[in-house]
Amino acid sequence: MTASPAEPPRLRRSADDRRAQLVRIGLELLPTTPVQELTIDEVARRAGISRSLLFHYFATKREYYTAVTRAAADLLWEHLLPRPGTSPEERVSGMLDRYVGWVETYRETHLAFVRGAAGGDPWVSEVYEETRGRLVEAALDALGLPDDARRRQLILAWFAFTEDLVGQWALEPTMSRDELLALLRDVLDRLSAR
Amino acid sequence: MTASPAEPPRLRRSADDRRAQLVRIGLELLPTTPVQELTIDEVARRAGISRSLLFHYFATKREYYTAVTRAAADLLWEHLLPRPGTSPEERVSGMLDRYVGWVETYRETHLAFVRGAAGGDPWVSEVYEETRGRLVEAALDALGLPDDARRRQLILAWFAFTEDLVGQWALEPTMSRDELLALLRDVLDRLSAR
DNA sequence: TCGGCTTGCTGAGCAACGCTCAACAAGCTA
DNA sequence: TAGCTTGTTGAGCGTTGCTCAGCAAGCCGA
Repeated sequence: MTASPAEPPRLRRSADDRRAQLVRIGLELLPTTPVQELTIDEVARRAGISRSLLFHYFATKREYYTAVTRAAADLLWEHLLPRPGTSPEERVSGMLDRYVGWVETYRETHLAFVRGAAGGDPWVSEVYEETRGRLVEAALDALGLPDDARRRQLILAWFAFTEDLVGQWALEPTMSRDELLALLRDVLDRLSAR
Repeated sequence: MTASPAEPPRLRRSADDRRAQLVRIGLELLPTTPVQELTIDEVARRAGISRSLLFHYFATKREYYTAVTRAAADLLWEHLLPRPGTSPEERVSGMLDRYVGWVETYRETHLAFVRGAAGGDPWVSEVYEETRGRLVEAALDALGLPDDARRRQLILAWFAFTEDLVGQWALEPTMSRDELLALLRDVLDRLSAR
């Protein structure tokens, strides 16, 4: 009853190739499955390998989905990172604009990332917090403001505000894109001025 | 090697008692364990019953932890709900004040609730969204503002802002309690005026 | 007091999943 | 072609969610 009449010859990949493939599969599954609920079985099946091999590359399931989360975080970070040479003013609005674009394009994946990050698992949360930390620094730098604990808190909270609002807006646009950007920018300016 | 020399006689509880006990145990475990990671084994052990009995009351594990989440949401809602007879002005500040108090007192449990709610599981998210919806209505009512989609989005996003900021503040107070309340109130007023 | 009924409750057991381990084999190198 | 490295597998174990047939606590009518 084996479906494939002629099994394709066993293919040996380099370690790096295999790791990259496994992480890529995890990223593909992200929109439909909360990171922590990825099953080794499913991933291995998609990669066409045995479950055991996955454990050769990632000692535990947690180590695996942390790697997937980190990959998602890196994609976001690279996309938001201001290009060198842009003026401080452009940097903030550019990042904000690119963030909205990111959510518009990868809404489900991004939501899955945020959810996975918010939801419980300390290892995943750490990756997320790390990214938020980097973003705060980039924002403070672009705004030309010193980095104190109070302002840091306010900007982090503003991220939460932004994430939530942009997520809702992408589903049901209650204002124009420009209005949204202006509103977010305005709230940020008022908060960071405090 | 059985610890208890004389097993206590098997005790029969009423269905309601048992359900309540199981939910209570879930709530007690919430601060230390993400809802979805509660194990039937652990809960049953704490209740002194067999795993099977838990499935008699809750058809699936998901049904169980959804009930636990709903119980947590109800506790929060009852605590925040403005007392009848208070003026609209007092209602908003009262709710805000009680919310901060709630986080101060039950920080871990509340964080666990929010995390569980944000994290993936649609059933749990639904309970959370329902509570947020009720809170928006209460807020709009107290503010004396009409209920349109745009404002709704803004207030929901403000909730995200508030949750995040109060959570951070409770860990590391970077301002006085009154300053925090004033800031939150100010942001809310500016947003809802838009 | 006793039989019978309801229903709270249990234990055995299955399937899925995370994870381990000993061993096989692809493919390079001497 | 022999030998070595290492990518890869299959068998199998413990835990956990879930099922099911059946036991027994406690109430009720006679």
